[in-house]
Amino acid sequence: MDPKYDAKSVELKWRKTFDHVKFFEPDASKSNPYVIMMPPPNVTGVLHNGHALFVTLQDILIRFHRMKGRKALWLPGTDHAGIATQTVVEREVKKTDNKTRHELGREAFVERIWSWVRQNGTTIVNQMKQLGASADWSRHKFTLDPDLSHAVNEAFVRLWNDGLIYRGERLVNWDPGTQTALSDEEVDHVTRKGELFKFAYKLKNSDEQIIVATTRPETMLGDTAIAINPKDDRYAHLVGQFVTHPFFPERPIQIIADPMVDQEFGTGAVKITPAHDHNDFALGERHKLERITIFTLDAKINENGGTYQGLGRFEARRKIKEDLEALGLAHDSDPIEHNVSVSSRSGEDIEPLLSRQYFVNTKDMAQKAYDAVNSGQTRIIPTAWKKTYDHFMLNIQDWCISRQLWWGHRIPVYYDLKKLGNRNLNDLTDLEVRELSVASTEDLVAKHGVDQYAQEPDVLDTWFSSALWPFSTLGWPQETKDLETFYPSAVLETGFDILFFWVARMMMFGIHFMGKPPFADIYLHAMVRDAHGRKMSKSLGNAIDPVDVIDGISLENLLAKTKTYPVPAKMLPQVLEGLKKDYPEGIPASGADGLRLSLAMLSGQGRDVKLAIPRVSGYRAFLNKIWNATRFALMRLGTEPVLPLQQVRANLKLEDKYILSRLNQVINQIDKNLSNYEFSAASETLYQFFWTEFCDWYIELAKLRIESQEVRSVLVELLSASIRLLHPFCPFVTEELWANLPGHTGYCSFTEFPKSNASYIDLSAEQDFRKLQQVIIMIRNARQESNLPAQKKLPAVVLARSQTDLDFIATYQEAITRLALLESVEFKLRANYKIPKFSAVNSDSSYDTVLPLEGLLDLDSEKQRLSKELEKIMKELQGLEQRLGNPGFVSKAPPEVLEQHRAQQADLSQKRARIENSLGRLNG
RNA sequence: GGUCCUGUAACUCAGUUGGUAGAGUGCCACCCUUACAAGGUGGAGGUCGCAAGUUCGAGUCUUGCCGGGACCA
Repeated sequence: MDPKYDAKSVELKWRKTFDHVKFFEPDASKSNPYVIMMPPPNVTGVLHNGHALFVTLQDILIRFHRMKGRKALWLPGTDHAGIATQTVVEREVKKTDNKTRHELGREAFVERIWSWVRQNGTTIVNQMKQLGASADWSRHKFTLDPDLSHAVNEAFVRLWNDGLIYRGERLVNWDPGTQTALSDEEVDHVTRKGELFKFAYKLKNSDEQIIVATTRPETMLGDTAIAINPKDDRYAHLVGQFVTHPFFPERPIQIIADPMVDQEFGTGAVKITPAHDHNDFALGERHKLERITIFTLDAKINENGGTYQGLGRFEARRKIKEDLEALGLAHDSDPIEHNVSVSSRSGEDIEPLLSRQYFVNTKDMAQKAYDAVNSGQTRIIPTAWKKTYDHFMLNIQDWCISRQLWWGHRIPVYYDLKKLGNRNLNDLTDLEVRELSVASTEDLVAKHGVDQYAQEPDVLDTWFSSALWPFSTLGWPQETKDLETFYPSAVLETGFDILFFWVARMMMFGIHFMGKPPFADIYLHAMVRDAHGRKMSKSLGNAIDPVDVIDGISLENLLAKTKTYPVPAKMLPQVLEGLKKDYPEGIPASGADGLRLSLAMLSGQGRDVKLAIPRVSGYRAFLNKIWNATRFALMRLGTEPVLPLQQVRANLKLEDKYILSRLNQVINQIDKNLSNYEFSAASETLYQFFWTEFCDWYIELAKLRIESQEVRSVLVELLSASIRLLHPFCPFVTEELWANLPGHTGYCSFTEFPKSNASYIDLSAEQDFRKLQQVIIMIRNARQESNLPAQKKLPAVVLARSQTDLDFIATYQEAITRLALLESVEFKLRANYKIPKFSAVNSDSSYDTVLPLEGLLDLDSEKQRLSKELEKIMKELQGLEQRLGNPGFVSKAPPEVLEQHRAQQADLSQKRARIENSLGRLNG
């Protein structure tokens, strides 16, 4: 083994091996399945930190449970990501062929996307493998695979036939950028500074006018009413009257009263545009108002806008304001901060638009999904998210599932052309449409010809197919063995950001189609952010590429790379400075194991994961530590076979008993943590135990008796257990170490997770060991605090206050000499020894350690050191005495707490006496 | 406007039934002690955002305020 752990070569070696390992073998002898459905990433995506985090956490869970003997299935896949992929390829086609998708035609365009997918579709999968994901790659699914597409059609047809899917005219979130309808969940709300513009409508048959306020003056082209609050005295007399539209004088615009209107806002009178605003739409329904659509699909004014036809919406806004000004109708305007709906897809402002779309009626499904969580059938972790889930389910709106895209599952609705005749679909009522449509899993056009049927051109929302993922991947609608065995899964692990998009919908469809919720647990991880908690984004220039953490990157290359990101030129210098400050040495290579361990360590429940490189480096060092500890053992163990621990048990010494006791407690702790999704606590426990207790104390002591059979057995036992405990976090390095460990065969991946053996837990051994540690620490402390040259080997005296303590500590002469870097050490009863004047003395409750330093001790600094120590003790003692002097405390505190306080008080007073004694000696 | 999360050492974070605080990195000092300088040893550093309340006792529970963030309207 190399003296330095080289992640790159180790991971390369084991990555190749893992490619041939079947991580999931259907095994009849093992029941008790443990299933995780991998959230399918975008098929043409590239690994980002979010992926790295979910791969890490899910792989930890899968490996942990696999090692615990569960039948562990991690089913991977990729998602066609309708709108995202289509947009990317659209841009590509524009660049290479200078054509729009419409110019290319649907069939050719879809073929272009497929070739794009074939070209880029394996990147993300390979990157997940590079991270060590032990998924069952033979079961990999793509949402557009024939079997999954069949499942989508089947689900649609069933819902349609049950009347749960309908086609309806609604005001939808129209994205003029991508030119499709979006679901409510794909709309972001941003606060923006704007202008509350006021203008007047003149009353018909009167000189009066009414002033309305709006942030969107251009929509006045579609106004069909003006509303006021019925309680508003200012306008009460106007209700029922009509006003004149300045551009469409013949249009009747009535003043109506509706309690929805906020009297305090603006002028208290609001213009109503039922075709372009959600509130106005609802109000229009109540008052049976006409709905006039004034926008085209690319958000320009349409033929209903008169002379404004053809103008973009923002252009129209300017023009209309000018014209109103010219007509003397414009009034003052106020600056306002208001919320604007923005497409999360294109970034363009959403335009509420009347259109005919397909919807899923989610009312009942949502209620059942709500019940499943509230009855405890499915748990949400961290629990804080349950409220959010509940709120969503109880306030759910019907789900708009049709998208005006070409990439995706085409809606399996066929319109009967014979029945339709020469009528236009868009002129029919929803009911009429249903009468002449058939939903079918069969291609009716292929079967009956283009003269008989036409298929709905729109495709389904990507999340529709994702909602079926927990069972469509297992063969549904067929009643397969897989479906029976692996549904429902143990846990859904994903980011909270897709709680609504995905998790909620899987819950609804899972219960609807399978009769039970798709997972027992839902674990939601937080977002990965940069070291300062900012959202990572390429346009902010602060995105850390996980590949750069794995392979490392120099500062120069990092700066060069960032320059290729779409950072606004104005911000670039500042961004680059920030990088230089954050990564003065670039990012060191931590390997996939290092990245995984860091992500696990940093992911406290419900907290953002701030990827702080200095911390990553610390965890990378841990891998070097475990590497070298193993290397040490290998070098010292020789070729003699190592006896099983059980055989040497009778001869174990204190340090052996101590470390075995601690190990078995740590195993319990980690097992418990991982069972509860406490990734951070689990890895932290292992880190501390292995480094501090095993390496710094046990191995150092073991060096004294490295030839003994007990030490050999204990060393191997500890390494074997530690490697297995670490394995779920760091699969590569642990396989390598496992392969090197004497007497160990097979893959670490398939060994048993360590089991705690309670008979090794020995609290009194731990207590005794702490006494020994304390003595060594006191001597180390005294010599360093006295500023003694480290090379100087000194003699020391350890004083015990009882014969028992003396006998105990005297056993460890060699250990103390070595670990405290002494020349020699003597043990004496306190009563029989006079401490020389020039000595550095430390004391605890059992022992005094004395370094006689005639000629070496600086009296003043030693006095200073002791005074400082004394001060600290006095302060603590004071606090204790205060509490013990409080009658309330003495009478109400539980006896064990009281006892603890008294013991501590006694201890501290003794300590104080000893220090005062030492001070007296130095002064005397 | 509604809901939720969050504020602990210079930085990033632990702190699980309330018993006065820990880690990693950084910093200071010393040490290349034969597994590891990606190491070892010792040390400095915190009125746990602020203010009240409950309690014998609050980082931990309650309320209010201030700061940071998210989601939904």
